[in-house]
Amino acid sequence: MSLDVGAHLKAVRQMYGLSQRELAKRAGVTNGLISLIEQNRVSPSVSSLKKVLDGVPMALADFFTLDLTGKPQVFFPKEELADIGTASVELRLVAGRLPKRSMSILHERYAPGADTGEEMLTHVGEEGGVVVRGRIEVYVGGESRILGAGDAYYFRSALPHRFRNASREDCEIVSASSPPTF
Amino acid sequence: MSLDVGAHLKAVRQMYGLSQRELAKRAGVTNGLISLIEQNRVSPSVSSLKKVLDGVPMALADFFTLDLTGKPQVFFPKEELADIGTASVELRLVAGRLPKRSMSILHERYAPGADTGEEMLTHVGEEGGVVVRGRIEVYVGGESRILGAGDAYYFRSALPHRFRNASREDCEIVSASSPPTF
DNA sequence: TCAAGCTGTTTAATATAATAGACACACCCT
DNA sequence: AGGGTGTGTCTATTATATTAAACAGCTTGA
Repeated sequence: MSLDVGAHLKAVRQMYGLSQRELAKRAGVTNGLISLIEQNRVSPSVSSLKKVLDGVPMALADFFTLDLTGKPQVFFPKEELADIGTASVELRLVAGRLPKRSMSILHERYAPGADTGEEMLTHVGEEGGVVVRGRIEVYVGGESRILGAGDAYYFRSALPHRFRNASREDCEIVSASSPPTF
Repeated sequence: MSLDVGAHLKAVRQMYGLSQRELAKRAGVTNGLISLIEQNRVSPSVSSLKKVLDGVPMALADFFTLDLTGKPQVFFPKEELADIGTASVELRLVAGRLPKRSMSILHERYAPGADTGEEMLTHVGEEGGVVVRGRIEVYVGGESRILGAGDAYYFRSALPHRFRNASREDCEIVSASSPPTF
């Protein structure tokens, strides 16, 4: 079980794209404290750790339950997509290894410069998709990747995420979310 | 989500039948600290809270995940046993409301003074049983009850437990455990 | 090149957690 | 009644967490 509270907090903070000062302001503590905690130079009281996590926000139970190791696969390069389609309809299965997939499909198109917003999205369920045309930058849980036509993504929607088309062309995505948010 | 660390720790400690001093000795802290924590007069650092929980032992994640409210029924008086037997074989169903029961049966007999030991038992799975003859004292999760013929018990084996025959007669129990530990 | 604004880190002062030990109460035993 | 052992609580001291503010490094723009 993870005793490295510092690294744990740092990972969580970066997952949400927050600086030490931003988090400190939201939590009502000083940035110095967060720095010291992340370096494991102090062991925070549970009251102050709770204040910090409230700024994320995240529950204490989730913080200690969260498993940083062995995070499930998020990005699926074109080569890793299994084709389960027919002659008339091509169906390339995304995240074929993951069980219990049940979702509703969307066809999205992002104009040049389009953005889901500076505030990261987080909601219940899972979502995934395939880039059909163009290029798009996908942020998920602190990582980002520029996906091109044929590439795909799949992740739990609780991870903070964001889509941004930084290219000069339109971008089309076939996406799915479960449970349906639209 | 429970912020009442003090009451939470007290409940856990009593579940394991430990005094403040016993727990303090095992954890390598002072009894005074545990007293102060349980009164919420201090907010322990996660390092010291971990030391305390190591003395139980219990993981930090479990401590914050543990739900004290709505604990499932443990004791089933004779009247609450559903008879699902036939004319030739009487089967009284224990914990009929609880789903997913799958276990192996044992027929136990406790001599006067017999005891499973001062150290509480804890293991994986679930266990339950019926007192067939005599009387026996059953400790489960900090509670204790003297059960007589016809009475029954059912609980998750992770809860610390102990059986003791404080009477002058033999005691027979029909018990079941899952997964089978013998 | 300088100022502004961001990043994370460090230090001295202060608030708080943790210790050691005493205290009060209850129970049991002779 | 007295002494022994258990319980949880409290107080003065020490150790540590937390703050406020300064520091150093990096990037952006005038």
